[in-house]
Amino acid sequence: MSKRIEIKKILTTEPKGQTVTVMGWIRAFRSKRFIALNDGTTFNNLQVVVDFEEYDDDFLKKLSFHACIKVTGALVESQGAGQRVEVLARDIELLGENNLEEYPLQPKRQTMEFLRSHANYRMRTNTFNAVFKIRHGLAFAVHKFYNDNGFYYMNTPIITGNDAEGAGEMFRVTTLDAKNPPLTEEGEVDFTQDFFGKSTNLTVSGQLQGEIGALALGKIYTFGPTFRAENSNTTRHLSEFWMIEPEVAFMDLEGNMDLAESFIKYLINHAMNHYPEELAFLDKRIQDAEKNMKKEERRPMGLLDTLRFVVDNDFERITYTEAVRLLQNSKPYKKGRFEFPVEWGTDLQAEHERWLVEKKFGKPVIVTDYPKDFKAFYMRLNDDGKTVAAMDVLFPYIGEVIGGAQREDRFDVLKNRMNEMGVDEEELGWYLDLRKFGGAPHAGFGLGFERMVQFVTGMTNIRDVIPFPRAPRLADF
RNA sequence: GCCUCUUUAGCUCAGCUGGUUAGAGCGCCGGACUGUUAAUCCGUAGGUCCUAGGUUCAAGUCCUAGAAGGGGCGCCA
Repeated sequence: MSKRIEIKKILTTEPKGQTVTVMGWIRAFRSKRFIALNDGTTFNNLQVVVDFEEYDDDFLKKLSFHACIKVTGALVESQGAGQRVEVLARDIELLGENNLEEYPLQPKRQTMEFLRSHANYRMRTNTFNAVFKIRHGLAFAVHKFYNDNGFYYMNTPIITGNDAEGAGEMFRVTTLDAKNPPLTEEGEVDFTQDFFGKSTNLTVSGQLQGEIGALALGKIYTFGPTFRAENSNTTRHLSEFWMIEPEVAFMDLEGNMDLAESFIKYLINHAMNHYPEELAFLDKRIQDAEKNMKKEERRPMGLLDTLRFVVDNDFERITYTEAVRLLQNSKPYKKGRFEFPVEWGTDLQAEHERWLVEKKFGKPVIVTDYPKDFKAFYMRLNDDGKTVAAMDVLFPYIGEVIGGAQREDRFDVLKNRMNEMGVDEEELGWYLDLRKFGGAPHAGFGLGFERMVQFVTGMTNIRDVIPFPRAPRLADF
């Protein structure tokens, strides 16, 4: 394997007839003479020219779609118009045959639904190649951004003993016999006999533990898997997803917004700078798909234009109270087009958020200072006693990408809020104690990584931006 | 969880107001051709019309229930 050259490198190498060895998968074999070879390093293919008189027909038949080969030959300038260089094959070795009578993929456009049901093969397509390279790039950029800004990467537990985080339904982690669990005298399942000696779940957020880190290291971020057992059937929810949660001491809501905005812009810039080919491919893919759609169903801007626009413009920042006022003065409100009511004290619905983002401002919007009644117990109570220092970052097409807040750092106020909202004080005693022993003002947020990948790649279904999606009734591979 | 649409060949789909042997393109397989670019040309094979009931002389087509999938909503990231 030592002499193998990556196709990405070969395509930019000066052809002088030098001998090269390449390995890859066949994308097409045309005229019994031309192989389009791809090794995943770029989605441009290398043309391999085969002298078919040198091989018997049985061998040539095995050079089929997605079969894997090793080719040694001379790198020369291409005679054809479609590419700059090509390899004149001197030796072809079949590394892996492909049985096309059973293989589901075909050398043509396939639907996302079909590819989703063959997730073990879909990474071989150009679209998923591009998506997962960009996903990698964004993950790398997350670490680079925080590292370069003095944050420490903190790993919060995936199995937690907290039952009271309130971020959603949880998956139980247990080794007890589901058919015959030990019972207490009251007839309940006796989790004291379980593996951890208590009831445990998969985490729904690393935030609460992240606060511990922030109040010691100053600035931390988490980036790990997160689990929600909600029966959500939408294009933007997963049961298992990755979340980035920075938490910063001595930062207020204003600083939190600044951090969120600069972070998102950094991620998008990184993708545009490092994955221009992939983004251009995805941009064209969306345009092609939209050709058959009605005008009002198409995006107002192409993918690349949208990304540039987000990076070049300040996010709009408004309070919840202002948002309600704007919505009540909006055309759809006055014409009764909204399905849900708009009045101070009820949460904004997707239709309201979309109007703000897509119609009113035409750019990302940060809504702050929501009524305390439908926000989490840990968000800092504002002086008005009615609202909390929360923020939601709303994006076009995908809605909420970030939810965050300045945290309640006053012991008594937090204790009251926990009691008000029925949060178990015993269970989260350690969290409350952070305010008792050297507490500090601090803030943070959670970014849904897949939603970010969705936005940058323009993929319409979140299940297509994670290699093996988990969702209700879906846990293949 | 709610609403809605869909389910016919390996894939994408057609199949009229119910009426002979269910079709097309692509793919596969076989053949021809050979400087191609989603190569081209010819040919063969391939179907539990999602499942179970029902209506009818007759059901891919109509009705009921269920399953799976898409989209929208809610919950949220």
